[in-house]
Amino acid sequence: MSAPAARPDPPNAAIAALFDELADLYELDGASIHRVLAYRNAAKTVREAPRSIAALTREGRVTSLPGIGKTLEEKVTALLETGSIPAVEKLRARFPQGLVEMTRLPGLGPKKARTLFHELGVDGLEALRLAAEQEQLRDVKGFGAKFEASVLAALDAGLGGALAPRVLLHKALPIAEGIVEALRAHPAADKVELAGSARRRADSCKDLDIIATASDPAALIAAFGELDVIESVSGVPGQNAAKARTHTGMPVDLKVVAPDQFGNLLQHFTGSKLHNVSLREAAVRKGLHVSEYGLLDDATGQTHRCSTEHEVYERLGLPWIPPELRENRGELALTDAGGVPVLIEHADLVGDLHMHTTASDGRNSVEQMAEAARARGLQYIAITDHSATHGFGKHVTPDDLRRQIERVREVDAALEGIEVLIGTETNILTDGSPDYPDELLAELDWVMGSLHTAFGHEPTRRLVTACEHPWIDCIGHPTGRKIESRPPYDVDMEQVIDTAVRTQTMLEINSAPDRRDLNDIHARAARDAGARIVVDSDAHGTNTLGITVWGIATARRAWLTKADVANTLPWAQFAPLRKRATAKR
DNA sequence: GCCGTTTTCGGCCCGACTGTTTTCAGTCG
Repeated sequence: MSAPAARPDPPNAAIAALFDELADLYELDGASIHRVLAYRNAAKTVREAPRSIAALTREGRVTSLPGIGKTLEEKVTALLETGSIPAVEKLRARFPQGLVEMTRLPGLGPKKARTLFHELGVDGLEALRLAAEQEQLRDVKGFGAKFEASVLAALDAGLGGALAPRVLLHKALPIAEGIVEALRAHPAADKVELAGSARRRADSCKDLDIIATASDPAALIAAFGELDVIESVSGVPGQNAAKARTHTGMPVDLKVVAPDQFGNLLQHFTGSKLHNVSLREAAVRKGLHVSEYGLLDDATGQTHRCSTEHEVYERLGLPWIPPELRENRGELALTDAGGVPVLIEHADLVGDLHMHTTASDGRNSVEQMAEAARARGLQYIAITDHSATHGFGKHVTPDDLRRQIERVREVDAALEGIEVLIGTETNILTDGSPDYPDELLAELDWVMGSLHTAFGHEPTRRLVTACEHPWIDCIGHPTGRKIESRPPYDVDMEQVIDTAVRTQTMLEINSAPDRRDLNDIHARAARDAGARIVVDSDAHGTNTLGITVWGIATARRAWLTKADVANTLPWAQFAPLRKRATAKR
């Protein structure tokens, strides 16, 4: 028997996709919903794992992850050894891909898709449309004319296949806060709070949820519908609630509730779903049943309503948990308030070590950036223009950079109240080296190294090599992901983090609202491994220096405290932490 | 399929809405 051919490890995202597909296929197959959920749960665990699942499996440690047991371990092992999972192949042969697409239509789930496939041979969206138009669906038991109409309406609306678009947090949050502010100003309003993924500061939001109490609910709901940002609104029959849509197409739900249930509703609609599921499972073990309406106590048969969210958690024996942590990533193991991390605040940042000027692709001069940063209360900034091989914008040649060193030194000398440092964002070439000579990098105060080209070309090795470089102080936007538009490079972050720790290379949380890179998972893993983290704006103009709020949001979702982020330190304490300050010359 | 202050089996969150039905299954959040 010949030795098996070397096979590259499947990335975690690929394994997660297979588990999700298995969940879909088993659901079509009529498997127990608990088994299906086990696969979905495992897919999420794999997708969020900061370590390589393939490596963990080879080390025999993959079952230490929550939701991964013997059976799933075997499936990953089969994938590593043969390149495929037998169960996936078998089920794919039985259920056409079109059935999964059908289940994305509203009101059409796996059970109905399976029935239509078996009864009518409907195997996808095209066959479904034909059968609906020919009024064949109503002949199947459990289906009727209304179902046919809703299927056709959904297909005509272009649904099916595509997932609903999610709006990036920096677009969603201002809309949400504007609505909340306007409602609070209304005389009928009492409490108004944002809930949902926007309150948790997630990367993106599907919709907005707002919970309120009011002396006159109907008046508040009417005022909601009249807001300028609202395009259309519909009431929810029998409830003090409204469903609306903004002019940008974002759904907004407003619920006006009794004051003594405000805490329950706010907690429920803040989520996340997985946080709530775990919370309720833990509650059941204590004889309590949590819903949006209150806490039912088995012992007394009474339902306790909570006017505050703090009371909900308190009755469950938990400290209040900051919304950013409510992702079922260990927050329910926090037993008392002392264990809850004091999360970093935006005001804690005193330095910004990544920004651009007109020397490369920025819109403002060094002076303008420095003055704007000082006005924002920053104590130090690094000017880090793109380098010579960036590939677009101006090419900052070594001579250009030498002139920029002089320019920045002049501005620094002229400006009181802020330290202006000269740096660069050097491009990491395909061999892992920076694109400026070492002597030039040595003259700078600070060097970011980032990938901007050839993303598919060995990103892990290049980032590891960059960390080993004596003059690269920090890796910029380490995974290259663009939220909702570009997946991360196929990079083994565990290796990069380990190398960063060993070489004292810092890792950036880039605050660009479509990056937020490191993400919350990786930033937490980096901190836990002992890496130094900086939160930077990557501003390309004075007007975007403040986007560090999004980087801070990610840092908070990563459980980071002020002490975990290096540029909360004054320059005198930050400077010695740079690799160049400690490297043997 | 996972998991254990109910531990190796028997559970595994909560509620609302819809359409098709005479009491409920499926879907959704």
